[in-house]
Amino acid sequence: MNTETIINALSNPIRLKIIVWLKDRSNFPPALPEHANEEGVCIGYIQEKAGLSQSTISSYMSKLKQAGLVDSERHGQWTFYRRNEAAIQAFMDAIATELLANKK
Amino acid sequence: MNTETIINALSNPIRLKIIVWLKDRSNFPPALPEHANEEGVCIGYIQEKAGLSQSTISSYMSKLKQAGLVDSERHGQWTFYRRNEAAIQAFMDAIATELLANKK
DNA sequence: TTCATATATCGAACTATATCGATATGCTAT
DNA sequence: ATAGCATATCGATATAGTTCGATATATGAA
Repeated sequence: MNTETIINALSNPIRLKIIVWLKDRSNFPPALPEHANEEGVCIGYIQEKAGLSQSTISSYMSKLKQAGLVDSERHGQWTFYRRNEAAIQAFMDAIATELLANKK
Repeated sequence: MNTETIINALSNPIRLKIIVWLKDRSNFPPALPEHANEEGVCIGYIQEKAGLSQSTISSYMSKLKQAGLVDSERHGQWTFYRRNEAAIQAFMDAIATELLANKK
């Protein structure tokens, strides 16, 4: 994904927080027993933590996904979101190369 | 300066480009002889390169300055802008710590 | 099939950002 | 003083982003 799209996705404070929260599963309530072996966090928990409406968080998550920062997987009625670590790392490398004077 | 303000300043593609352009003085026309020992680039050159109106670039530069990404110095009727390398580096460190899973 | 739950999409209202031209300020030279 | 530049600020308009509630879709259970 391109740098500009990603910066845009991260330029909203709640979306940025979501990416940070997702670093650590313990930022959210424990998964239900039947989801014990799913990776990621269901969107309901993210919504609850963010304190915004369900529709807002749904569209935020799809924006983060479009930017490549998260992946999602649907299991039954739940959608689980998790960070795309490789994409995040690649973005950090790209932005560092672009911005820092001593690089490139 | 805080991370959120900086991300916002960088979330405009022209502002981001300006910061990148300022890495290398040769992205701009040579300084006038009487400005030979000024650091930075006068805003007129930045405007010319960006191709936006003078007022737009002026406010972009003041936004970048407020975010701490550039410093400015006025000499006579000219204002010279240059990158604040320390601030840019500090921002990169902060955002890497915040975003990357293996940090902090 | 019908109901409840989780998530997604739609439409609207409000706020913020981008961007311009016009005007103001400040400096330099005449 | 005044005229001419470089830059800054102001006011306006258009576009984009935020955020919500309402509605749609998909799934699982009764």
